[in-house]
Amino acid sequence: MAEIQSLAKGLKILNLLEHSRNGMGTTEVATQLEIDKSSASRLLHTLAKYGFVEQDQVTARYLLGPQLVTLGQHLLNRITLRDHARPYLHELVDKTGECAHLAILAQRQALYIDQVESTAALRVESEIGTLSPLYCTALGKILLAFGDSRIPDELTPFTHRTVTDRSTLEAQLAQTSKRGYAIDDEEYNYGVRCVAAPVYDHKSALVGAIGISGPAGRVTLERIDEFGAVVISIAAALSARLGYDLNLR
Amino acid sequence: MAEIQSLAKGLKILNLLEHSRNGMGTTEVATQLEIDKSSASRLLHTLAKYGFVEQDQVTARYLLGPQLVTLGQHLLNRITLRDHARPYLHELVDKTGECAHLAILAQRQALYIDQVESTAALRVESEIGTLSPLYCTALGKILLAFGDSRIPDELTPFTHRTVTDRSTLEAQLAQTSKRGYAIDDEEYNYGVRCVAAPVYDHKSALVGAIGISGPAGRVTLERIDEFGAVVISIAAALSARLGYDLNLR
DNA sequence: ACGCATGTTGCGTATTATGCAACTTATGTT
DNA sequence: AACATAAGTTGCATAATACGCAACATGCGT
Repeated sequence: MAEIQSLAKGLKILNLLEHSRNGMGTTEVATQLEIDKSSASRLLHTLAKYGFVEQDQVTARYLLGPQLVTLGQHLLNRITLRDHARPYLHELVDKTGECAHLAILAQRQALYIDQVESTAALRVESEIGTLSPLYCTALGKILLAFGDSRIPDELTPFTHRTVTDRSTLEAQLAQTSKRGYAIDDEEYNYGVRCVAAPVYDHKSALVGAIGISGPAGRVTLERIDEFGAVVISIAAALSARLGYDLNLR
Repeated sequence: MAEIQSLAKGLKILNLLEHSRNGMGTTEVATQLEIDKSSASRLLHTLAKYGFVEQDQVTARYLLGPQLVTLGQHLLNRITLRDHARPYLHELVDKTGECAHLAILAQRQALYIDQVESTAALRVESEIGTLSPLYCTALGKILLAFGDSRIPDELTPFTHRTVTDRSTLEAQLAQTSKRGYAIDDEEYNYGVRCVAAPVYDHKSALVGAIGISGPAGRVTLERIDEFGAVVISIAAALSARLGYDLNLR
């Protein structure tokens, strides 16, 4: 279906602004989108009128607006899985000493919807709200193996360990669903290993994935099975807890 | 300036979806915006393409999409005031036993960017991301009295205590800036009193407001001055903490 | 004060969003 | 099970409107 172009342009502007450190000016936006200054100006004004962007009082550059916080937070509040999962994330941190994460499938990617940091680890930038690829993260592989199993066409490498071969990945996914947990062995970030397991609702339908992630030095390959067992048991406990009252998808 | 209408329609759809419990269908959206089904269909597809809305797999109804979480969270992470303020919000809760909130000025409204709940109070729905009016909330009155002092044209009442008279409000604001803290005496929600104080950066420019809110039974008018003093002292401590390294607006 | 860069407004044109109607798909009813 | 009703999508001609150009306005640095 043909997209509404002026709406699409507006949405593209929002995505542009996400990646700019200190906001953008009209001309800068126009250049990036390859449109005229005047169009950029009018689009920005419309976005501003509805609170999706905001002009910095001092620099007059456009920044993402409060309406996005409002809508984003509103959506997070809807996702009751998150509320249920919180204590289990803490339990994961207690038992493993590593950071714990919760993700669901969204837009054919892994959407991180909550995290609990380990006390040991140095402060990590919040990952909540981040979309990550399915094929090279532990949480993502869970969502692929147990849920929507269509492997993306492009397997872009992030490290030299990223699996870019389709059949290798398929084998990994088969292994994952067999043993019940997934591994990311420095396939997305160097020096970081992750272990994840599936979370089910009462109908045994996949709703998300939880897991841990930590430095390769601590999360060694020898101890992977051990970590896997912990993650699986807690994921199972959470699934049981969700029982019959989960109203997520 | 004339707004880009098709962009505006798309943004309006996002706002509509915020207030729907279980998503909306194409026809429903079309009715609300008074446009044709076909237009609604095309707009929704465009929003979906960029992840701003998502179709429920089961019901096929449209919901707010993950991109909003991504962008909203991204914006929250930028706001360093929030990081600095967190311990002070906890301190407020410890000292008063009531819920603590942090807000900044956005879109001529009070944008709640963080909260810490009191252990005493029953679980309150998260207010983070909420936009509230300036003229009838304690945090808002602070932003009015110490920051942008233009009083809105319309003073819509929320309770019978809401101040709808312009000059009365002006007097209250004068009193507020004189004594250093603001009160919301059941002016926004029945049974809820709030007390708030201003947060400044190193240039003595207002950056936000923090305060507490609790049931009128506990936050009595006799103890208001006492609460005010606590809130002021913590707001001052936070302002001092912000010192010379705040990079917010 | 001057020049340069950025941002906004007016206007004619061409693109494109729109509404209608026909068609397709899903849902629920007797 | 067949029908009726509702919801959603597509094709198309028309009307609306978004667009780019150019002129104007504003702000910044030298």
